[in-house]
Amino acid sequence: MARRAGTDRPTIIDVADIAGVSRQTVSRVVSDHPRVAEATRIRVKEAIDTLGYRPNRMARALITKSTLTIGFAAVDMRDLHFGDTCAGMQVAAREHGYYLVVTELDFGDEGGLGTLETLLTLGVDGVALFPSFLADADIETFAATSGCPVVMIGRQSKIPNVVSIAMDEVRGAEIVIDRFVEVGKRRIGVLMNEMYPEVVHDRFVALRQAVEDRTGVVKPPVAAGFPRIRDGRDAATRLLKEHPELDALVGFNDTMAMGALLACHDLGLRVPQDVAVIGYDGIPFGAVANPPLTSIVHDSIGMADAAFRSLLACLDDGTPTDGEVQVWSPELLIRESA
Amino acid sequence: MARRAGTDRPTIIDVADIAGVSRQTVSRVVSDHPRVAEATRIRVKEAIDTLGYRPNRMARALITKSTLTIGFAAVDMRDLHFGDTCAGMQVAAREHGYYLVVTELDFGDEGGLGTLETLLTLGVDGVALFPSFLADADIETFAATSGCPVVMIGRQSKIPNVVSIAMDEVRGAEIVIDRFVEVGKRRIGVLMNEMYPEVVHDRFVALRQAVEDRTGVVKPPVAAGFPRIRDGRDAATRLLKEHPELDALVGFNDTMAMGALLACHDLGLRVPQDVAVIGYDGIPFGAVANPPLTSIVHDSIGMADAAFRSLLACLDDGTPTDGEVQVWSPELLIRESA
DNA sequence: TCACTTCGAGTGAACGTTCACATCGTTCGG
DNA sequence: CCGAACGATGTGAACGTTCACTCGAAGTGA
Repeated sequence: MARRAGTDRPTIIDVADIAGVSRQTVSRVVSDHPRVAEATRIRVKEAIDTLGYRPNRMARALITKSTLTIGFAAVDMRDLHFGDTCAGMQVAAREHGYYLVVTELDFGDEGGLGTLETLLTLGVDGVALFPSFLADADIETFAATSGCPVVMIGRQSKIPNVVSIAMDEVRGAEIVIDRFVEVGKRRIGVLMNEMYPEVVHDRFVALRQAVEDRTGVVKPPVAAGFPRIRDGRDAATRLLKEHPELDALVGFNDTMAMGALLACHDLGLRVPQDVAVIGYDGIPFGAVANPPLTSIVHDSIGMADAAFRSLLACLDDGTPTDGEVQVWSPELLIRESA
Repeated sequence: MARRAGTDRPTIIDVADIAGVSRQTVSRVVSDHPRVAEATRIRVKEAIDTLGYRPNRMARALITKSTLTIGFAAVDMRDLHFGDTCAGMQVAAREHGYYLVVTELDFGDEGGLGTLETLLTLGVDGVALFPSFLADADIETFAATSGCPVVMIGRQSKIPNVVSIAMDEVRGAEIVIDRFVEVGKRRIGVLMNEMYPEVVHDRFVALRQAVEDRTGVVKPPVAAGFPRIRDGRDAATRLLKEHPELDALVGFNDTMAMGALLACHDLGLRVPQDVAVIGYDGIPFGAVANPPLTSIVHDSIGMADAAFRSLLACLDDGTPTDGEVQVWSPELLIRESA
């Protein structure tokens, strides 16, 4: 296969030669070891600069068994929600001298597990993942054989050896339905994501329960689609045509909810007068929607930070992650659509 | 610092012991070398499965000098435009057996160069970058000392050892201004990004030139801000208040243009009747804006694919990238705002 | 039968580090 | 004035692979 272009890099031995010391001394200078004479330190640093020496992480990792990198895997890097989480994790990681290796999970690749495997052979010290289409059972297997701490963000499942960090879906659903009721809407339709059944499950069950508790309706109408504007629009159109009595729509996320906004527009329904709409995630673009979208928000960055800290704690203790579930409470961002 | 948790991983030697062969034979099986007897191959594969053996990339890279990873660096992973590019590159990379290591450039870290350095010590075989706030000169230095191919996406600069892939800004600006003129607007204001002066420069110069060529106005009014909805709104508000005669606004990107939409709304101006608005990037959310946003689009995914291929070509030839500049032609996505 | 090729498999060295230990001088308390 | 402790540096081995060889057995053609 392909080979690296260009000339060979200087090694620690080249530096040692120029500075007239042993490679071990160079190593000590590089890693700020205390017991190096000031004069030697300066001489070595000069040699490093002259040669443009960069330590080889590969070689170091071979011995230390640590690369100071954390793998972050998600199914769709274009997901805005992912962007926030990733940014939050990156900041936390950087703070502690870690780097993030981000990879997109590929469903075709053994249902995503293949990609995770590669992350491991890359030598990450820990893995954070957006479970997406991965089944709990697969994650469990992965965590058991990975030999490194695993943290999962966005699903509320208790899995051995995995720390879960997720939004409190029950609370979120209550907030949504309470808001609908508050603005006088009781005939609620649900737009679900057909892409990730397991993730969706928590949210869906919570919404259905909240609808029942708050309005007495036992099974609210549901339509499913991919979490895209276009599919949200289609699903909402179907739902509104089949159930003209509906006066509120909740979307799996803001993207689908925005599709619902378009569907209402298509059908000549006014939002929120005729149909109220609420989404999840509170993405900034919601503010520009017509009308601006009311949404359930949770602290992505805070959750990412917590995720990294969990990983770090396990790394420091040397203990594996356990099946802890951290639940974060969401809030309602009220704009105009409900 | 932190140490890896869990038990030690099985090595190639463990597999060799179980299968009763030498480590070299195992290595041959792992890398699909032809000269292995079928019976041996099966025996080794079984041993690999039994032990859950995963080859150590670190050790391999130490010898082959190749990690089969490409580094991708950008300043803001939440940028939608980045997401598309990243996804495109990921697909191209995966196709050729490469993995993508994505990192966010941190301005605080030696103006981003520090982050790039880390990418190198991580052992990537090539680097793709969104230049963002990086100066051409810094990129040149980096490319010269990196020892690996470098490709830059999104700026049209000719830099030694770097392949540039960018949109044709001159053509894009012509399309924007032509559209404004076509819908009867000739008093055009420009919303610029103050974050990345060098990137912005091409687009800004092109727009100014196109305005002059098409409308005879020599220096159109300009306001700058960060490429966020909020800042776009502020900048547009300033511009419209200071220059009430304006009847068209072009935003550095869709996000800023959406801010402009909000500003028009704030000031009671109708879009597009009173003020026409055009953005850049053609993000899906533009379709939900009020009114739906007209935008200049370019093929992010195609460009990302081309970027990866450039990298791969250099890797295969062993030749360094040269100062080639690939220019891609944009198109106008007409919705309702202009 | 013999030289020659091909196939399957093994061996020592090397990749660029760090670790554990050794060495050598100097300082210091008693 | 001696032994211990310490400070600065060096040495050999190890990390888990792959590379360049080597080796023996089996097959091939004259």
